[in-house]
Amino acid sequence: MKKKYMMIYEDVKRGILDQTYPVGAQIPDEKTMCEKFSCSRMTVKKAYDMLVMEGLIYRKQGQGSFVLSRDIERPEVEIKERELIGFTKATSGAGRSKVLRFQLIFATEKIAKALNIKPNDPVYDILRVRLIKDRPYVIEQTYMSPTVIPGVTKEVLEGSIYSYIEDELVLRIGAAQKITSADISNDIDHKELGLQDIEPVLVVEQIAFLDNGTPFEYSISRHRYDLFKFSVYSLRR
Amino acid sequence: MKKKYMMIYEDVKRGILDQTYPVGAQIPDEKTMCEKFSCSRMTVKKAYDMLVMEGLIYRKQGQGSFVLSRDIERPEVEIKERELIGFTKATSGAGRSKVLRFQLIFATEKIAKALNIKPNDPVYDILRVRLIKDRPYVIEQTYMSPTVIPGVTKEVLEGSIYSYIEDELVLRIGAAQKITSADISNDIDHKELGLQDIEPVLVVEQIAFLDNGTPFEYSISRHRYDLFKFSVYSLRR
DNA sequence: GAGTGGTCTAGACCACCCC
DNA sequence: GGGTGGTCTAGACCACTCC
Repeated sequence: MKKKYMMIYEDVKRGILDQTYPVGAQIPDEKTMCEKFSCSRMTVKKAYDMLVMEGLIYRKQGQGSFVLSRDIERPEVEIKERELIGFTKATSGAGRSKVLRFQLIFATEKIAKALNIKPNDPVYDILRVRLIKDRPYVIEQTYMSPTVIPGVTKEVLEGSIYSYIEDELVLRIGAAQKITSADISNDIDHKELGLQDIEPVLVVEQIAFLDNGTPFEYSISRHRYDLFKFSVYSLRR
Repeated sequence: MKKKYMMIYEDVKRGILDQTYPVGAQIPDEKTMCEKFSCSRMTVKKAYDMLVMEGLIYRKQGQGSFVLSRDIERPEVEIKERELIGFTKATSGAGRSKVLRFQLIFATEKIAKALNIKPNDPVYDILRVRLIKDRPYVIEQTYMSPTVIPGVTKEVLEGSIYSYIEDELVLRIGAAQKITSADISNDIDHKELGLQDIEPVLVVEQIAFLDNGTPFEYSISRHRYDLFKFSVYSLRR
């Protein structure tokens, strides 16, 4: 049995995307939806609150729920920051990876802290370039603990680590902290991403967690500045 | 009367911040909290779910709710992307603004689309440099409709637009879409932010909305690459 | 006053985890 | 089996907006 709130969420989302509810339109009030889906108000509210979090609608006491506009122009590769997905999914499977380095090292203080392990514990040290249609887009330094994620091979790294973790190891990925900044490109960026001296990179530092709270990946990604943008929707309070 | 879920949320958050619940610790289960606050499970769940969204705890069916670690090093000025605040608050009030340009222009197609007005409608064209301790940090181009936000003056711009909107006009700010990217610094960046040729900027393009869904501000901010970082917490699905 | 959403209750049943 | 969280109900009362 499918979750009711998910059915309501999907029903309304579909209506927004296919313009059944155009921008600015009022969507059905809670009571009406309760009848349509024969459920209680709390269930409708849960579904609607998910749409609020996503920035698709806003709600106002005494007035109703309305479709929000979304208008900033879209870049070539857009990452929705609150959607946690691996590179392979972000690029709709059109991407592949070139492994530049794959070895075991002793964890530094910083890596150990990020992965919640001891300094000098073994960690995978992985450096990959991600390609879309054979054009380099991202250079990604990854550290993972072999205790948490065993059996990583070069073949796994050339595909999707996230698929390996979820499908092969049957672990569930839960969440991630990301910090975004800009940086001057270095020699490796010039060589691997084909950038000029004055062209910068967009840097994302990330710690990803399994759904049991264990950090499993600490990574630093350097993106071509002209091809990547990150979008996020913020709510006041 | 204060909202119950907010009291529970604040109680647990305080406990996490003051280490009453250290990283990895289990926080009280829902039933226990129901008794402590004499409320129903739904109310505790709402409070706990807010903590999940913030990345402070994770919860697992059959096990419990646990404090998450948060470990990436903090930059000089960190903006939590999901917290929608103006520059003045982000810098703890230590900032001020220098107004480089303040005039009315006809809205371009792009501005009109962002602000949901007609092309050639009048809009404020505002260019400001934000300073902290007299050091320039950000250069910000802002467009707003005088129909939505009337009475803006140079004095308002030197302080906080957001305070003016909320305190003077008594409008409520609801949400914002932001898109983050990196860019090569241009002549204005060099002059106003004191950057060298090869030093990039971190660009944030934003549309901010009032709580009735009206877009009131379209802005493009160019931040010094070495002083700003943006953090975000993402949940899978 | 009618209609809307916000909060809250006091239960229920189920899925999952660990013992 | 006992403890946990996830979903859901069928109400209730309140706050806000518009007429």
